[in-house]
Amino acid sequence: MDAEAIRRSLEGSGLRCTPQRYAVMAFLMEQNRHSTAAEIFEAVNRVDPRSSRATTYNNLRDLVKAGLVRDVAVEGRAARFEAKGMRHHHFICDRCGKVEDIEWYDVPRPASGSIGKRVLRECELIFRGLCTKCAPARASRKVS
Amino acid sequence: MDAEAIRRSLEGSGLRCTPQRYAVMAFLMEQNRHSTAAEIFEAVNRVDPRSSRATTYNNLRDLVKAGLVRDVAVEGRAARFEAKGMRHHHFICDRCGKVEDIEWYDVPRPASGSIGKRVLRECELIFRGLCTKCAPARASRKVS
DNA sequence: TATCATATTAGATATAATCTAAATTATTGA
DNA sequence: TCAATAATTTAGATTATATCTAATATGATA
Repeated sequence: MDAEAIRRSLEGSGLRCTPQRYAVMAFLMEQNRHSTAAEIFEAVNRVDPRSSRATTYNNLRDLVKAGLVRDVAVEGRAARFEAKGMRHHHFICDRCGKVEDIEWYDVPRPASGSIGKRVLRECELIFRGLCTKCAPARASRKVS
Repeated sequence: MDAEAIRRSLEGSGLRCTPQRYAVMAFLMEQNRHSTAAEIFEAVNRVDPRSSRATTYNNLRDLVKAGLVRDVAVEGRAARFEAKGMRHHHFICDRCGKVEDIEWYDVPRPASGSIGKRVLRECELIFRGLCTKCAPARASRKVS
């Protein structure tokens, strides 16, 4: 992962490249996953410098506001965050809550009557079901 | 709204038709909206008998589990609940968090390679942008 | 370097949701 | 009917998630 690229994307969005903010962004870009704030907080604190919980939340909020990170809400669970990269849809596991990417493909727009006077910014597909890990364990009740 | 129909749908799902549970279900069916647990709690308590917060949450969870109600997660806000009726997609307002229905239309499935060994249960479109109320107020920062 | 805006921090607070254990209500079956 | 059992409700405590506060530190710039 190119540290300069991360610095440039932060500064290009008007955000200072502080060690704590860099650590959050680098973690999200390296892990190509969807992590909760708690996971990110723990991860960035495995390396120096230490970052407080408030700073982790502040930085996540700033990164979302700057459009570099996306906040994915999951029913009954903590929000998950991902670096915005290639466009994609989402798969959410009913059983363990894991969020995974599904290759992007265009979706037909709704009839303009359905949209009315709303201002449409984006559209995303959410697929639900059981992830690869949970599918075989279907019968079981507990989440591993 | 037909009280007997509500009773039948509860009992058909193996749930007793208690006054508190009925009140939650009736509220969700009458209001064709997407309400937070707090709103539902307040609404069912405007009529007798009074229901506790825990009961409201318990009943919402049971209704979701029974497939009569849907839990819609919204980034940065409390979950919203809706009675499952006609199939539809969702529009979520970036500014005020309001969830609205968008007329259903079929969505092309992803390439089977993108799904892999996952078990697909359902697929929904999420549209984002500004709702009719918020669109004209775009420049303003505060939520009414 | 002095100034000033931005960022970080620990800990308090707020909000959303669940848990606990006791009491209540409904259902079943003798 | 009535005892036994199961489901439901309850107030209040607790947990989980997220934000706020006010003091301090840091970085940018003139």
